[in-house]
Amino acid sequence: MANRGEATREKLLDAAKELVMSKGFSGTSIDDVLKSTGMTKGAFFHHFKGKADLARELVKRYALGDLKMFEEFDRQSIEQSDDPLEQMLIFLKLFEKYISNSEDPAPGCMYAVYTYESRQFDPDVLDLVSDTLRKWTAIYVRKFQDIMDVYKPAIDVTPRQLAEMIVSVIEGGLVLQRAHGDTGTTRRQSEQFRNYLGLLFKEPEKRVAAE
Amino acid sequence: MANRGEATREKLLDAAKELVMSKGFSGTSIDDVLKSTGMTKGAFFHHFKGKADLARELVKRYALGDLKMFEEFDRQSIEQSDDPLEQMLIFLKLFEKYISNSEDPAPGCMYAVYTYESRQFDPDVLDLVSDTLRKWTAIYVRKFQDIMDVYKPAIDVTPRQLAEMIVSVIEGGLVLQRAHGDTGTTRRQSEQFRNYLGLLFKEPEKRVAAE
DNA sequence: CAAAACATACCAACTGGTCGGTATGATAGA
DNA sequence: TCTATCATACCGACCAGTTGGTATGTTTTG
Repeated sequence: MANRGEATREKLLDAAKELVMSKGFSGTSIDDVLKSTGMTKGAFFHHFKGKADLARELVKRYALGDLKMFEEFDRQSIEQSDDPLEQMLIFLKLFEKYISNSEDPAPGCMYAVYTYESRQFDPDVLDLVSDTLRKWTAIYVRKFQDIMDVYKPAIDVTPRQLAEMIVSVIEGGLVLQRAHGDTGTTRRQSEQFRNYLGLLFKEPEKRVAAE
Repeated sequence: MANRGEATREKLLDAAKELVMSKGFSGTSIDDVLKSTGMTKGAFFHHFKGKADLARELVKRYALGDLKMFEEFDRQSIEQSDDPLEQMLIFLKLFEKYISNSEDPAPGCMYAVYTYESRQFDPDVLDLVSDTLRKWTAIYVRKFQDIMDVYKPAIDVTPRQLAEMIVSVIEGGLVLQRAHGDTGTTRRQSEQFRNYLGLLFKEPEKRVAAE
């Protein structure tokens, strides 16, 4: 079994993720992770160079899973409509469904954990967080650009502004969701953002390209 | 000098706030606070029962300052306009000005720190956070109710939804602001929310009360 | 067998917290 | 006014437990 080690590594990362999400990174000791997995120090330090390395691998894996989910929602939205605005709305609805039905009542965002304990992490790990969030924003920028190639917004907004807002709205929703233990908060924020989009791109008067 | 002790206490809380904001609560040791203030263990434990007590006093003070700022902005907005919608817009602009000119490039929110390290705190401290956020929301609810007593929204929204959104938008903005070290992020989120309000309450057709 | 995968024992530094003591000043009685 | 009494504010050595990390194994797998 070539992947026995890999399985152990995954088990450690899974446990670490859960602990870090509920106690923070500094609040989570290596012993905590070991206790919850039944592993020992030897196993841990075989797979990770140290706690800083765990932090790095943790966000890396989180970002990967994140992107995977995104791509799945994106695929489904494109499948269900040809219109870029409708695609965006479908995308958001898929996200809302996901975040509401989450088994975890207070899912939260790993990036937020890292930014609120920033002095605990190596600069390159923080850059990784910032870059990942930027990547997310960039993807949304393209999507809103596609929308604005067809729809004229009711007021003057840029694709970047809207892209930044959807990321921000979700982050904020997750904070409140955790604070109140209310599983619907993030969904409601996404709904409001859809409302905003609805008002912005109300008129179906398609803008024909000048060329 | 009756307030000699009070000054020390404030110094400890100031230092603790700064450290907790950049390293998290678990990441901040009592020794850290003492090192940064030049105080000793004796001083600390004279003023606080323990670290949990520090946590409690820290949010209490934060919430107080928070509310004070709010009331000041509220006062100014009422002073500058009689219209509830305009008041809200002025209020948001004041907040934007404040958060952009903040001396701290990554201000962040104490409540978010606590919610993302929730397992580190006593339940009553977490309740304090939740209640404070709820109080904020309730204040906004009243404000939006005042607006909707006069303006008819373009689509069906409740004051509560809008109130929750402004809190969430700000929280999310602060997360991104910290993550990227970009002082303008939160301001831009507030601006977008003003855009949303502008579209929602576009038509000045005042709704006359039935009575 | 060699390498990977894990276990165990251990360490120095740090953790929150305790405790006996001191410096300072207010109060009040003689 | 001198002094005994008392409370606040603070000091710093010390403690038991925990921290991240290492050194040295033993087991498992290809």
